[in-house]
Amino acid sequence: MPFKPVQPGADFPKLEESVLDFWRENRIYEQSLQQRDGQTRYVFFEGPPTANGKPHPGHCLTRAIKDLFPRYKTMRGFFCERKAGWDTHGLPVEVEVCKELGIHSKEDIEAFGVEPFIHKCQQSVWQYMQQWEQLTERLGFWVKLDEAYVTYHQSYVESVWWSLKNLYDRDLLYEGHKIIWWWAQGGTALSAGEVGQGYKTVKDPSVFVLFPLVDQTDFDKPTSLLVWTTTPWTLPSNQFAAVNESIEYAVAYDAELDQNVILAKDLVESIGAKRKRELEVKSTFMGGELIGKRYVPPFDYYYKTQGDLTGKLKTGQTQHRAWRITAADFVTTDSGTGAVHEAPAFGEVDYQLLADEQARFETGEGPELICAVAPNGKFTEQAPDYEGQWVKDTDKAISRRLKDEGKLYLLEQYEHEYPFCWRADDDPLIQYPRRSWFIRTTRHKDNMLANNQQINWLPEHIKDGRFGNFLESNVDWALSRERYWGTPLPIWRCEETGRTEAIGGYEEVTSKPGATGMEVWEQAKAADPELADDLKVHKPYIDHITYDSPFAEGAKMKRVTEVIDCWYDSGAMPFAQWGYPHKGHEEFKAQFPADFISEALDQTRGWFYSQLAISTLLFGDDQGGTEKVEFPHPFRNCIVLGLMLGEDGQKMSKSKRNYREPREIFDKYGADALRWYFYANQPPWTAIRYREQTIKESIPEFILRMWNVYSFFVLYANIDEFDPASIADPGDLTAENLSSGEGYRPIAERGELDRWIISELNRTLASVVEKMDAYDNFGAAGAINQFVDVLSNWYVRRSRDRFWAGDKQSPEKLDAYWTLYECLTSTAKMVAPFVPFVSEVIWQNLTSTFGGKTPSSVHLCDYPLTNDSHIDGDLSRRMSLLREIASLGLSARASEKLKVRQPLSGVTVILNDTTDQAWLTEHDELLKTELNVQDVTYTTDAGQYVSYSVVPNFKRLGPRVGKLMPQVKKAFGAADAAAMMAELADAGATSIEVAGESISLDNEDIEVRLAAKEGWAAAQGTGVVVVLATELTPELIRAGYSRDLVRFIQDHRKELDLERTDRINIVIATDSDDLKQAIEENKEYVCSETLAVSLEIVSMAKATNDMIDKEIGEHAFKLRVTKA
RNA sequence: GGUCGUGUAGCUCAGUUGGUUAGAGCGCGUCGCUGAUAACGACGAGGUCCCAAGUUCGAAUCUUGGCACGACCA
Repeated sequence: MPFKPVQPGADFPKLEESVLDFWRENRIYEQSLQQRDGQTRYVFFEGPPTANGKPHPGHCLTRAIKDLFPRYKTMRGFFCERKAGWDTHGLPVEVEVCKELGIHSKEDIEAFGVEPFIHKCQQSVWQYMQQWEQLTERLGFWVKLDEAYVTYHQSYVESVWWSLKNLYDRDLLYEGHKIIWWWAQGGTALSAGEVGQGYKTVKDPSVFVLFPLVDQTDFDKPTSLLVWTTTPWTLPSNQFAAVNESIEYAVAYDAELDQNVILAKDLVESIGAKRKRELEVKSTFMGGELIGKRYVPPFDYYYKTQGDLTGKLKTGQTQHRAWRITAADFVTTDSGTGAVHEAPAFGEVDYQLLADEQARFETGEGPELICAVAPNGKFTEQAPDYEGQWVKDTDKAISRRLKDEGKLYLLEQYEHEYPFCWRADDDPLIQYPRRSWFIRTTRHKDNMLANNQQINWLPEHIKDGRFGNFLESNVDWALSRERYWGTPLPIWRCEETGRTEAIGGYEEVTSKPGATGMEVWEQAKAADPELADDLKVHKPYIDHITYDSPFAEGAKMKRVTEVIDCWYDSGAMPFAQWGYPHKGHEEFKAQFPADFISEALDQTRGWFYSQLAISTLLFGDDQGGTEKVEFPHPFRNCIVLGLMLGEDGQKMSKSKRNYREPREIFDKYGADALRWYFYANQPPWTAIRYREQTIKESIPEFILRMWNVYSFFVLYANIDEFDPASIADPGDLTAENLSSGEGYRPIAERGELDRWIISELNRTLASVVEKMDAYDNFGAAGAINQFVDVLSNWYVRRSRDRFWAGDKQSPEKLDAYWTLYECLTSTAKMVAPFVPFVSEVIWQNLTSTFGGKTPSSVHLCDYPLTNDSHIDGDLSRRMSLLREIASLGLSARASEKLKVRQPLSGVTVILNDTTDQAWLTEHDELLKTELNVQDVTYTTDAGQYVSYSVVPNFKRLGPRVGKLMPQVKKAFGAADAAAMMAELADAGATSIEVAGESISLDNEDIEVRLAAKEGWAAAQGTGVVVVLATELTPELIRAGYSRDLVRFIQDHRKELDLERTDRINIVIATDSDDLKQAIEENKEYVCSETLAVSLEIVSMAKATNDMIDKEIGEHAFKLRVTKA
């Protein structure tokens, strides 16, 4: 047998395991690379996942997409190396370790000891490594795991250092303040994610405070700006009041106080109502007029010494540094007064306002940040009245004092969401300024925007939508973290002068004059030789290294204590994965930028940004960058994957268990099923509902259907001993390779059906390649699916009798084999990147007969190319028309309740476009079999069956007649369709009267519609009507009986467990003359269908006990089948 | 509150540049086929294309507004 027999119900997960073994043992991935060595590179970057969490279904999607395109491109001839990577630093790792140790705060970590803590972090990173590697392999994601880059490795860290030094030296890395959410009791900052977890609804005081204006000359009464805040404790640190320039404000007179207040005009009434009095509007003006006016703040702790300080503006003028009214467009009239108190120390936007103010002044002349609160959340000596008190506890006292001093206009309770610490949920967080290191990304915003424009984003709206918007509102990157497990910030500071410098590598710092402290690492290593050498560039070891300060005689340089944001690590991956520039020059040059990356939407502000920012700053700057590189970099094409949801459409959650573990999916359905589900069910960027049911359906809908065609082929090829081994040079089994096979006839010489399916194959190949080149896996999968469907449901279905035919060497039969063989081998190659396992199994069995002359793996083949000469558009169109006719015939049968087994004398087909009629007539046989009719007639003169109507071709006539269209439509409805058609046929043109105008029409302007008339067994399609002859003659009925009989015999053969090739003897006992006649008339047919060598008819009286009772219609009979 | 996305059949989702019969799969119903057979096929029912207004001869598709959901950011 040329092919290994195929089990119809395949166990795909089991097959996949054996394919994995084959790949591993034969190093197929490595071979697929070697084979392309020297070819054009297709560069892929792996976005590093963190291995300290379990992989979940979302990671399967990412990895499935990441695998698809490199596999495809490799088959297309590109050289595509795939280096794995792991993201290993950051707070999540520390939190994991803290959990394990049962500790929380930084103090706890310090008490535990930074050194053992770091050791634990480094181990914890690999906690789920094995699971990740298993998942990666099981899914069929080909990536070089054993050469993975790891962000904590020394070479990686040193690469990062090099880049940071580069930025530092170009004044792109600086120290400043950052307002962060601060857990005062715990003494630590919280990440955005942590803050998000801790929101609670609380009531806070909402105070309306009078800020008297310094310059009262324009007013007849004492006048104050009415300012609003919900954090009274920040008032002692007030520096500005902000209004919106484009809001209208009013001076309103409060008769009870005999004072004026200034507030947003729209709020005068509502605030008056709250104080239960009417405020009299004296004048109104735009907010812009208030800008620059000075006021007296409610607390004078700073004001009394600094209130009169002025500074020099960059314009040359002089202005008071603080306690002025400034403009801010975040001020609204939604709540409050339209005037907002600004304490820049305690709010991010407020701090930005201060920064903007500072920028207006000459260096050193502007306002300094004021902060009367210590990091522990208690007031400092700067606010002596409250010194030592927890800020949130002073809200009441402050309100009371303001009231006593007549500065409080109104006090309310205000309900809102406020963040608390997720680890201590009674502790409210406060926004608080910390020293921090920043990357000056804003300086290169334009470059980043320009770079972004060159990237091909999928979906496209990311470019100018989410990502573009994010870049537009770029702020400097707050890089440093006051944590432990991360890439140490390579900045050393002079302990005497405070001056700093950046270091670009380990060697660099240890070879500095007077460098000491390296022995701390050496001792640790000596004590525990198991320690990873990479740890020496980490805390605490690196912190011990000091050297002589170049800035002050006798002083030492010490490293700053911070580590960096781990997003920087991952964003540095394009060069750091190679250790560039300390090593890996060639690799970096050859593999930058990437042709393709893909991650989920949440990476917009993560990896997508960090890569683009770092790359643009380092390599895109023509003023001082190391080298000018054309945009885009570091990636050209990026598929942004949608978020994955659980079974219930909710976010996937471990605790809700609303999703199946990937492993379970692999075991039950296999990796191919999961992959196909990801590729073929929706474009990858839509939110994907991860449903077991849908994954399961990939099997019958695609994989099994393809498998059934394959198993059908193998079954009959083995029976008929069809063996392609005669091909001299099988190669990749391209169409050309196949042509030297024994019994192979050129496609053009084969029957219509064969030519058609080969045409469909080539059309599909063209479409798949076009779509895959455009990163449209969904479209490509759709085309593939359609092809496999027609292959199975039309080609094989309609060709079955050829496979069953007796003569093994008949050209028609061989054509069928060669055609199906080509379809299957091409399909295996075509689907290989999508479903790498099942395609491998099919390929290997279909090529095993060549004894190693073909590639041992489908993944070592070239992607199949389209053979344009085999595409026949006319044939395609005609065949689909033929299929429509068949479908309509079946529909008509169904509505008349005439089962297909009952032969009918004929169908009449009426086409409104007769172009293809001649062709169709030649293919009556197909229709006859499919519809079980004896005759097929085409007619044009079909007035008795159908009525014609005409409708305008809107697309064509619309632009021409414009507004007249509705009337044209009406006129068409009223027109005599037959007459118009006749005129068109005669003269090639006709016309229609509309609104007194004659509109001339040609063939294209008119669509003819057919409708079946009542009283016929007919079905209508868009341009075709099929009418059944429903009259049943006795002959037809008897022919129907014979088909029933065949079915009974076949059933019985199966019950007897006969081989498909076994011959049989049949004995039938009946007293029905009709039945006897039916059998006699169709004896030859019955025998050939059932492989009977004899068929004997006897009377019931002669029946024996071993015969079984059956009935056809009302005719009873007995049946015996025996093996001949 | 801002930005972006989504809203189409019972469910999961397609729908190419606006063109008058809006599709697929699953599920459901009816039937068929019986040498691919623990498969397979056909046919059918099922839709105010979220709502409203606008542009247009014509809107699921374009514009604006609203509603709902989701994500990100405040």
